Amino acid sequence: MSQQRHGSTPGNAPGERTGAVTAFPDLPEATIARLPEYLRALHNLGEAGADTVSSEGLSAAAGVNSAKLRKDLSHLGSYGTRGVGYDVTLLIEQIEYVLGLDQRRAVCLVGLGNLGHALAGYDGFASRGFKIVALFDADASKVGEEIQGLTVRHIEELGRVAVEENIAIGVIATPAGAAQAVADVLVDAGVTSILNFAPCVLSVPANVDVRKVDLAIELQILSFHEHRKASLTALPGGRSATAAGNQEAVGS
Amino acid sequence: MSQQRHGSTPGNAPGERTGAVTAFPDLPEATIARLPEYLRALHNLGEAGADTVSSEGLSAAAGVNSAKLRKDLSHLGSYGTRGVGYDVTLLIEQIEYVLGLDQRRAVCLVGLGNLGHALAGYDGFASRGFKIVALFDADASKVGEEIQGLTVRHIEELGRVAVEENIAIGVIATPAGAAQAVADVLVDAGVTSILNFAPCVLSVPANVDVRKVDLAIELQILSFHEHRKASLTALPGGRSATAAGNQEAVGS
DNA sequence: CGCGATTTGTGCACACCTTCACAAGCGCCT
DNA sequence: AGGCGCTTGTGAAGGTGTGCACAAATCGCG
Repeated sequence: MSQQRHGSTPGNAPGERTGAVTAFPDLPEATIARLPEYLRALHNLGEAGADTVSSEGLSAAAGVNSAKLRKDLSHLGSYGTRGVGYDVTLLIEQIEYVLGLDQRRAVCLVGLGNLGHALAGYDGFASRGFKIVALFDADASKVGEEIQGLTVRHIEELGRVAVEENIAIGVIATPAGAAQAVADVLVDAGVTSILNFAPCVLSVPANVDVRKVDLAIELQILSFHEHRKASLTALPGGRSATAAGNQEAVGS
Repeated sequence: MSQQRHGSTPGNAPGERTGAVTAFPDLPEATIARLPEYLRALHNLGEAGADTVSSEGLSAAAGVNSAKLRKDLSHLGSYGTRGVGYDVTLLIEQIEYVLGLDQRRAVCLVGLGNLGHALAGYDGFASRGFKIVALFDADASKVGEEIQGLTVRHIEELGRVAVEENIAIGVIATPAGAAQAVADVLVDAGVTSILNFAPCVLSVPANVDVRKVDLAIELQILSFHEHRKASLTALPGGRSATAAGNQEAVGS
């Protein structure tokens, strides 16, 4: 989280999720960030043959506190049965609906260095309803290259293609120096969500959401904890082999 | 964040940072997660020739509120001068010390698929004091391959090498199915920090820190906001082109 | 030497998030 | 039909994080 919060969705017609669209619960950011994790756990459970799952079971699979899980799910409007648990299939549907994963979203990827290549070939995207529909790079030697069935185009085409393909989400995997310019083009082309892997702060209009992932930052946070632990081992005993614990997941 | 918090460092001899080790402020997690961002901004400013910087200037470069920045920095013990600002070089040193970046940390990387390859070649690690010293994979066809001057070894060597090289941080970029087994080996070898790119929850002893990065989750969070925005555009006007805003950075 | 401009450091109030603990609800078994 | 055990949903309390607004401190200039 940085400059500003995600504009607390103002009161927005409650109503049932009868037809198809409209109606939107005002979910806390923290909850949203956990929904994908629940979804993954549910898919695993479903493939393992479970029909229903208790909050205890699901929370264990997702690595969270069970009370937190229940409160999260209660925000999307009770889909559990007391004494029984949650219907796995139903809950998957509900979460996918809330996350908007039922509609396949077009994604474009800009910057095809090491990381860009990896992202282009990443399975996790397609399996969650995302489809990378275009690749761009500024380097002429990369343009024309074929990756995962897509041809890399020159960045000058970005604006036009983004509009044509109705792209809503852009992924920036360029060097820091180029990121802001790319973001500007994306915004002009109507992209309203950006996933930024470049180590820099992007400046965008308020209606555009930016999420930043910086791999080096993650390591630095771990480094801090290493440092802290090292400065502690002098005093107490070493290895305090306790049970399972301390996961720290990424996301606001 | 998931199962458990990072064990609130208990009261731990304050004292000055005179000699070299010992003495550790009890920093809030949220602050720690922002320090690397400040550090990056400071390096940029330093290269641009700035000797000092105000909290206003630095906070803008890091994309945060200036009061938050001051409070964060005050936690590491006043290194600013009222009426002037912060000494860039001094502050860099101080943050690097707190994050433990002054001591080069050995990192190993397990799993050399698309993502693993990208990580092995990622510049951002070396430039922040991390050195990847070993690569491992279970696939015999990958063993022996040379990447960035390192030879990929078979995962069976992981335990031995991790101990020999005194590796403190392990990066897991394997498929989900293999991740837990790899984590177990890492833990046995004395690794106390793990960066997990596999989409699954790891179970580790309480003294081991795990940070998880899941690229698909980031996209799903963006998808939610797309969904929300789409369900809103029906009512108010479109493009509410406000100034710079809404960054959402990753990290607890 | 004193004054004003500037900027840090922080007390305080508020909002968000987490966790416990328990009442309410549901199904099953007798 | 009634009771019992199980599980959800939630009120309330405590903790963490955020941001305003201002006092305290420092520098430069007349």
